[in-house]
Amino acid sequence: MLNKWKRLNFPGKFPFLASLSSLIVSKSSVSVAAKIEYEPTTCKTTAVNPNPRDPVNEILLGFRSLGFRRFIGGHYFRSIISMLNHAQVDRIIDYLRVEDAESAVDFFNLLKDEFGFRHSRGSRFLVSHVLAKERRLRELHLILKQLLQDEGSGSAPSLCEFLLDSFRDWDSNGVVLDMLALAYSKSEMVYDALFVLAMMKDLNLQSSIQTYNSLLYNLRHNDIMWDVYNEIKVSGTPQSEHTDSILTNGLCCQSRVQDAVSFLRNTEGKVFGSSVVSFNTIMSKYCKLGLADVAKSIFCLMIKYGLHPDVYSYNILIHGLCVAGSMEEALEFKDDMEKHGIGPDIVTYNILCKGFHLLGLMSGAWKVIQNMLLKGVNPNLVTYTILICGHCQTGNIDEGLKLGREMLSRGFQLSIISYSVLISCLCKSGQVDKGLELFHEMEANGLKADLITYSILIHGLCKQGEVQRAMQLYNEMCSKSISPNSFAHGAFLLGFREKGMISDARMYLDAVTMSNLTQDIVLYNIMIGSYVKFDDIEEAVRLYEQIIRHGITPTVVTFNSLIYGFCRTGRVAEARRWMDTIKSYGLEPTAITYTTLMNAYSEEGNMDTVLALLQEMEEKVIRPTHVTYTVVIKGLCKQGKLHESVQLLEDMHGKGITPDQITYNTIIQCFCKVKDMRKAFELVDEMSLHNLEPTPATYNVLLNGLCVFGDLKGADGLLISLQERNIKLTKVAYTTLIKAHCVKGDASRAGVLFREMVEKGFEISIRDYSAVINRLSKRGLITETKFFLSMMLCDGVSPDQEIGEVLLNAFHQGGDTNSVLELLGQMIKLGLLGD
DNA sequence: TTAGGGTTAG
Repeated sequence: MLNKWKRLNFPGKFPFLASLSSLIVSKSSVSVAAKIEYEPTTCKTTAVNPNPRDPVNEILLGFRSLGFRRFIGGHYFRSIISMLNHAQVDRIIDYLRVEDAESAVDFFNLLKDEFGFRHSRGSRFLVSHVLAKERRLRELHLILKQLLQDEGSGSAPSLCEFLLDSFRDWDSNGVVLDMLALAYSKSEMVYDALFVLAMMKDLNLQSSIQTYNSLLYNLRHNDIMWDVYNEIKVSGTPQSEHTDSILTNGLCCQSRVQDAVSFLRNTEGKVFGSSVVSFNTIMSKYCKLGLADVAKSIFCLMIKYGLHPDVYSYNILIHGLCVAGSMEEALEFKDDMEKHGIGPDIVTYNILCKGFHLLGLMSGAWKVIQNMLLKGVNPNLVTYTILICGHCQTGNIDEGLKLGREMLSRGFQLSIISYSVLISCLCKSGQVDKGLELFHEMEANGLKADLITYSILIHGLCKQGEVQRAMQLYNEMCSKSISPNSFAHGAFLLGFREKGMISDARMYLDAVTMSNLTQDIVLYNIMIGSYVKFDDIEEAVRLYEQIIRHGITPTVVTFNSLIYGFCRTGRVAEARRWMDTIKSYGLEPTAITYTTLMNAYSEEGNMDTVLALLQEMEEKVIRPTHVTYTVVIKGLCKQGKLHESVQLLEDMHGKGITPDQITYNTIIQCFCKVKDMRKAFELVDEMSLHNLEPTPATYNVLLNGLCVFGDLKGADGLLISLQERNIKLTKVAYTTLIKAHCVKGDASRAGVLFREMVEKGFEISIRDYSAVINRLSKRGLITETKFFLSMMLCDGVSPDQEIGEVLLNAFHQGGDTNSVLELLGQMIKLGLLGD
């Protein structure tokens, strides 16, 4: 069977060496050393060594007179060594091989390691035979591995030919050829390996099961795996304990899990059949397919076969359950393993930790850590990385970075993954430049950025619209031979979208897809989302129709975007119909689909439908997210149904769905509107109890509430206290209070706050001045209006037509003719009275 | 044979 590979895979001429004679390797076991005599060397002599004698003879004489070790340690040897050519080295090694095999190997290594000498095939095989004879297989493998690195793929015919010509009857041929096949296999040159095996078969030489196993493994994605397996059986090579698990793994790789199970059933009773590893492999595959239940039944089957699940079995299953969100069951299995005397290890704890993190339940993750510490298991790099992820996910970047520093202080060398998590956090919070700093720190620490690290940064830059800088990074990545995938392309699409360059985005998409680089649906989804964002629902639908025509399968995200588009443009009924289209593709609407629709209905004031959809989600076991609840709460708030809103907030906590700051801000705003400031502040306290820091928006809502309620003193007091506590505020906090003071006519307090706002470094536009000037002038406060006007001019802001007209009107009404004339002059100068 | 990092939609 294997013979077919000789013919099929090496068509045409083999790259045989033109002349083997240039490599002086004895073809028989008669030693070259026997022929050594004094003769003039063919090697060109140099000025350094005017002695025309053959260096081979010099060296051999040296060995004889001083002994090998003493001679190679001397200066004379080192001066003569650089003159040797391949043929001469071959002769020396062959001589040593006969006299003292150990010296032959030492000499070979000395030349290679200390002098960087690249040995000939002949030398390498000579030493290989020495090592094979002594069963020094590890060293033998190393030599062959290096040989194959030099020779490359497709070299098997030539190397076999050479071996047979030069070493035909040597004792260790079988071992050397077998190791050659193994080296080919491990270097992923499987067809060369198959060629060597075929050659061995011709010569009646038996391959080892290790070589067969390695080949089986490397052919796991391919049906040829079965040819090799049959060959093992036909040749009568005894299988090892790994053989069946490698085959099982192969079947799993080929997505033939059912066949893998049947295969295992058939091997039951065999010496090495049905190993725990094989079962684990199958469980792992089922878990990866999202079928944790099936994995569980395999687990039971394993026990039925009398096998004892090991720590891997449990970890694989617990992982599958965690990913499926079944934390309770996962924890039960953890208890079960303890009961069976298998201690959960660091991997088990990390899996559980990640499981809680996936559900956004970091408190659960912390409990796992406590439990782990109690059991005397210390967190490792992976544990820390999961925790950093957790912090970052809840927006707690500083805590995440603190943990990163803690890792360093505990002597952990941050891995590329840990760095990537931190960089990702920084990018997500808009601190891309800090992310880049960390990236450089990482590289300075000797870690090489990979595709994901680059993708995170490219994405971060694009999201900020910095397409140019992203492109530089992209080029840097490509120059390091890291091939981008569609992720990077997606980032550029987002970058264009961010800058509103929709047609550029489309050109980019067309370029990427038409050059057949990728047909990734995610890219189309981003493009559809971009059209939707700019309210071009028609173009979004056209693109959708195009991908359908091209046979690309949409995802639920495709539909969610379209539904969002219809909702945004007020076409809620059509949006609803698209939900049925989702089902026609065998897809299921997600919480986002529902939330999008619910938000639209809520905006229409149709809370009945909103609540009906919430009910439908429950029936279909589609878990609402905190956003879903926030949408419902917002709708209820708008209708003044405060009690229901508070009730829903409590329901969320009960269901383990953590409200976020927006949820609280929504409901707090609602209480502010009905002037229930006491309840509003109570809710702020409640946020803190749930470890939610109020956001700048929370304070804006509260300040606005106090202002509207007429408690301007209270609002001022709150602002001062926030400033004293160095709490981050936005411009809105200031404009809210400035507005309130203007309305009340307290222009001086408004002025003070305005100065503070400017000094805080917020970007101030002409609209901020005009908001104040409008209000003051409306109240006829001419002096105060003029004060703000001069402030504006001092700040280097020129009036525009709109503000000019407001001022003219105010001065005119106040009978301030001088000011009217002065302003008119100014406006003419500025060209604001052109029309 | 098990654990940690990147995309789209509300």
